[in-house]
Amino acid sequence: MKGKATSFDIAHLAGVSQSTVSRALRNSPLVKQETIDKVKRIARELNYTVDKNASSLRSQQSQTLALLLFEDPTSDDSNINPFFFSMLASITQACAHEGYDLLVSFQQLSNDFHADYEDSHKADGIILLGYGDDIEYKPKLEALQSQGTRFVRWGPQSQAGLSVSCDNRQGGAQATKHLIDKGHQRIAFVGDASNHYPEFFARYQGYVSALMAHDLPVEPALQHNAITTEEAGYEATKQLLNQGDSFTALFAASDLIAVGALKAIAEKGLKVPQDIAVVGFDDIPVASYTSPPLTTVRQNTKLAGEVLVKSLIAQIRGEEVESTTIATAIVERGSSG
Amino acid sequence: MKGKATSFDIAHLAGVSQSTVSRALRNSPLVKQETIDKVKRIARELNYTVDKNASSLRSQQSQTLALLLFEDPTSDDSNINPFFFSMLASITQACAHEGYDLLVSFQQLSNDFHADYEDSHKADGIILLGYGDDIEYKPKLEALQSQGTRFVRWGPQSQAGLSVSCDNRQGGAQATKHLIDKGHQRIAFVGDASNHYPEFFARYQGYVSALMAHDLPVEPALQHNAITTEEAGYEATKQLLNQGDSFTALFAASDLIAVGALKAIAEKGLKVPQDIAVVGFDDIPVASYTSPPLTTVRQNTKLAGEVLVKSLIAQIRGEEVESTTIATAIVERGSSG
DNA sequence: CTGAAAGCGCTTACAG
DNA sequence: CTGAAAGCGCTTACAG
Repeated sequence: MKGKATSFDIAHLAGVSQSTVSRALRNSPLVKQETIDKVKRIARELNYTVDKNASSLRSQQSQTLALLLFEDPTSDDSNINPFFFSMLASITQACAHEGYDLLVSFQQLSNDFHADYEDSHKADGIILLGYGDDIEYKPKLEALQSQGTRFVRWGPQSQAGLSVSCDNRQGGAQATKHLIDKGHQRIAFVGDASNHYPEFFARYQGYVSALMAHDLPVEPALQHNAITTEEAGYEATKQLLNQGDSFTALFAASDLIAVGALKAIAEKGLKVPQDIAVVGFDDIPVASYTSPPLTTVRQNTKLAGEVLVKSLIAQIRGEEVESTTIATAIVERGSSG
Repeated sequence: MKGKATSFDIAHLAGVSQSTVSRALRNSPLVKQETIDKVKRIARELNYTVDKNASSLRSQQSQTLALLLFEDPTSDDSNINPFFFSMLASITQACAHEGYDLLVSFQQLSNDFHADYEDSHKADGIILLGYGDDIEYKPKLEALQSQGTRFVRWGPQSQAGLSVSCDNRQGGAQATKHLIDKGHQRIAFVGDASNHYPEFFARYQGYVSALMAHDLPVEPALQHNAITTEEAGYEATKQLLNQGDSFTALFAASDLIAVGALKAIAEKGLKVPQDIAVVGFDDIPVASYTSPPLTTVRQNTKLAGEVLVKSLIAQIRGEEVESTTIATAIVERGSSG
């Protein structure tokens, strides 16, 4: 046998037609068990595997999902938010579990990021992952949707299409309430609080709601914008510390921001948590290793990956699917006292 | 136009044959520039994209690589060595740069890990990434090779097939020499030093060679096995500290092991680097955040990813390819004084 | 339960 | 420079 065996080779050896081989390999109930067994045995002997290009072409489905991971602020590829790696891992696992292959690609929001995995029939659907400017994002999602592309997005339900996200507002409230329970009254918020980044804005809203629920004032001076990088967190915290408004706790909209905040606080000669308590968001691996270890709001990435994949597959199958919100949980470590 | 446009639709609108459309879209020099322009314009208007399944089936190549990431000790998916994420990122980038798509999958070495991305023509070649027991690994690689599967492996050249790795021996020697230069004479090694894990054994050999080059004795009691996890590093270091042999420095065969070692040392009430200096290997993100920050040997993951991808593509093209070894560099931080 | 036939949408000799 | 034709290896109506 030269080259790769085909279903015709098996048919020939099994003494049946090629159509029967195709059915048998897919466990069609139309085929006699005896025939199935014989066909499969021969297939194994020939080291046969179905040609996915042929079967995908014919059946018009690839059993493949594409994960597009985009990040706009950092164009440096090595600087991907570790939170996304954790999502990537759980998405990969979930795909394997559902019998789908996964295509992975990094994109920049500024480009035409949908590539064309779905148009080209290389994938049956697309998972969108990454924090980007919502305003810039919007037209692209709408274009995807109007083209009939099947996709699911990790993020708030503010936009077109199916989405899965954690309950950012709840998480923000949990973090803030945790600090209030520790006796703090003047709590700074470092992170974007605009409609450009709805997930961070929702965390801010949670922060505000917790303050208000405890009759504490919301002071605009204690909120500083920062995109979700260590550098931005460092700079914003430095400014906060230098502007003279006193505060005894800081809620960072992401762990990356929190790590930068820890650095700025240490440089200022202040102690965490004695002088300033810090809480982050995400529970990235590094959060356990900072000094002190970071109290943070955990996003359930394992569940998130599963829900993303299952929602997308349901959508591909034409089922009715709703967007999902996943609960968050606070993880208490040393940085909050 | 209902459904997805095909090359026939374009042919019709452009008033040329479908073959010409196919050539024009691929910038064939056989086609007049004017025709190319017209075809491409119409394709754009129709939102046309080539059906990858059809073109792969016909041309027998998928322009796709598969990355198989396997890890044996930790079956917990969330516990993937962060070093591999960094490799994954650079491989993903390198694929995009070379015009290949990337299929990602986690595997367990204990399973039949080659899946059959290549047999099924879903990928043109496979990248193998992960530390596994070399002895268990060997027959699988040989099987892959005898089937004619095109693959490249991240790891030492000890086995069948093409491989790319960092110079583990050099790295081990650099780490050890660094400690010796700091005045240390009794240096422990935590990590496997057997033929089961050749990369770690090579690091051990580098350690031994550096000691010998400085006329220092190699004491077997100062080497303890540990697989590359934080727990294993913690346990091995605890044993080392409790067995009574004194040492003033510790070289961990990986950063994960080093992180566990830091914990064991702290628990014993000893200070790093004053009482015991520590050096790791990999430069994972966490290494910058431990207390004190970890001195380590950096593997150039950016270059490694590029070389892996380029070597595999060259092999797919039928070119003659050699295995590659990449230089390491020491990154000095607080843990070594 | 099985077979003969059509066709998925391309690429690529072959012919001009 | 272009076209008509074959064929990649499957799945799936259609017919029996």
